[in-house]
Amino acid sequence: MTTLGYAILGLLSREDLSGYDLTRRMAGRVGYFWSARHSQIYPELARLEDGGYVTHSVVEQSERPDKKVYKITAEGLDDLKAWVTQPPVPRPIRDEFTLKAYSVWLADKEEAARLYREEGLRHEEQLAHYEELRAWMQGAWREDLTSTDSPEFATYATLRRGIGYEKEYAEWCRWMADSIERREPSEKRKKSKSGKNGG
Amino acid sequence: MTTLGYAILGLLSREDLSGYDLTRRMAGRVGYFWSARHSQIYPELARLEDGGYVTHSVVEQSERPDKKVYKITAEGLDDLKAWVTQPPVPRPIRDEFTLKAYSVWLADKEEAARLYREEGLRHEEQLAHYEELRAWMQGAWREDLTSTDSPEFATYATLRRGIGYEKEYAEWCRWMADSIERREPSEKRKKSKSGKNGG
DNA sequence: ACCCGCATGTAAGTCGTTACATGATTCT
DNA sequence: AGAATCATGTAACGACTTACATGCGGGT
Repeated sequence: MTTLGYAILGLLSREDLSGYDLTRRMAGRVGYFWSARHSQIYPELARLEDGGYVTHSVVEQSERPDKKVYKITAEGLDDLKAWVTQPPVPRPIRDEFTLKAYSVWLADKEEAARLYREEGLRHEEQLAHYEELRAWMQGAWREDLTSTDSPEFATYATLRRGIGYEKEYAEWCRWMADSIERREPSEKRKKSKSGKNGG
Repeated sequence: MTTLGYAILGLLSREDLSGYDLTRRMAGRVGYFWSARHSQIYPELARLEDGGYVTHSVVEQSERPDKKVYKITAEGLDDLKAWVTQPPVPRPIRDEFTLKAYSVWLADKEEAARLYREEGLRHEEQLAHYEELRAWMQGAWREDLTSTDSPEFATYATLRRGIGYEKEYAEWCRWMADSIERREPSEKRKKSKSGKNGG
């Protein structure tokens, strides 16, 4: 079973969905850390059905084209459960943007500073979006978030990771831009542990 | 030109290297955010040479097999420079471990807590290793790190990103494990902004 | 003799992206 | 008539992984 398969099962464990619905959720990032196109999803659904992890039923619609709605099976759910706590083989991180930093010493200063300012903004925007979602979740799901066995908690947990990830990335971009512009890194309300930061 | 091509050029812009040497550096993560196997590197070197980005010369060795040492060309360096400040097309992040969190509500509590504790340790170990490297760099490269146009600064910059990444990941793992074990998240010497954290 | 480190390649297969392809229904 | 959304697929290609393959020289 592929990781994509488990991503799909993760969504189907919450609600029955068509390939089209799955595609929309996968575009908006499953738990913010996986994604796929419809061209990958449809064949994978066929494989999942072949393996007995999902079943489908055709739902006839009058105002739209008919659709196949997929449902996770008991075996699918068992497999998903077992996968969740199995430590994944560590795969190397590939981040083209950070790789660029490795050659930033060759770059024009002004262009480089602009690059990091802009990338920083992108991450701050994503962060702002995530923070809105968090505020909404904390309001709408107050009770659900107290137990870790609710799907709401799991969604919230991945969102937390997204928030941390974007925050850290944005901070690093600011530090890069500040360094390139030869300012003291902007220490916006940050920790002040021992003072030997900055390079 | 592929991203791997630029990763290789990034290394060759610092020193001439053989395919074997490149492989070792790519295993230890170029700037900690890219990696490749020798089976990908050798053909890529051939393509780079074909495109005029690198040249090679055979170095005869008496105590070891001969080797091809690659050198970046002026065109290669120009291309690398231009690439550095070009904003990359944003690729979706894929992180199987975080994806698992999206289905953690289905998991056995004890197993899940163990998973997050262990993954947290892995990130803390990586962080500790990075911090050692940082300490060493700050000692050995004191002057070089004051100017952003030194390769040492660029190496240090990607290391900073690695440190932030691992720190954030480890913190999230701790928060997950604590949540699953129903403790108040362990706020080890952390920021105390407004107090409405915790899910 | 055998294994290890150095050194360089090729082949098969998987995963993912982009593009190709079709068709229903609704709105303008 | 044409565009937009819903809906489901296939094909070609590129990137990456795993495995296959070979050969030198040094140490045990």
